[in-house]
Amino acid sequence: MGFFEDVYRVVKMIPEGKVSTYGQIASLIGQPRKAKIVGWALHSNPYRGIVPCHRVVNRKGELSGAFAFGGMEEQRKLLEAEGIVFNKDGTIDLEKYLWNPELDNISDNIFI
DNA sequence: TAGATGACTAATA
DNA sequence: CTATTAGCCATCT
Repeated sequence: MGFFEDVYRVVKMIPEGKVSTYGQIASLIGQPRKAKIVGWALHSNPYRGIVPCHRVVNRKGELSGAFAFGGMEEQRKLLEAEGIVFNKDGTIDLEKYLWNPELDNISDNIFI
């Protein structure tokens, strides 16, 4: 069981219409220092179609420039299709769309 | 083995 | 709000 597995597990739990950040995912796993490694996990082994990478954004609420499965436009369409509204700058309001794991009782489900 | 890189974040100015 | 600096750690060369 590796760090990557945990990352994918958490990302797959993100509900539609919500987004999460790398730091948040890392924190959920229990290792907030590895925010960057979360990015590596998604970049290195994206499990296309299985892990909703498009719901993971940085702390600015903007998508990372290196979106690797279809391009940023495809990602924006996916998020918009889920009800997320983009700002003029291409960012999203984390205050509004940030996923709150506490509501999903995730703490008990991470280590399945 | 060592140094550089990166889908990051927090602190500081 | 933005720009810069430092810390971080798995992976790459």
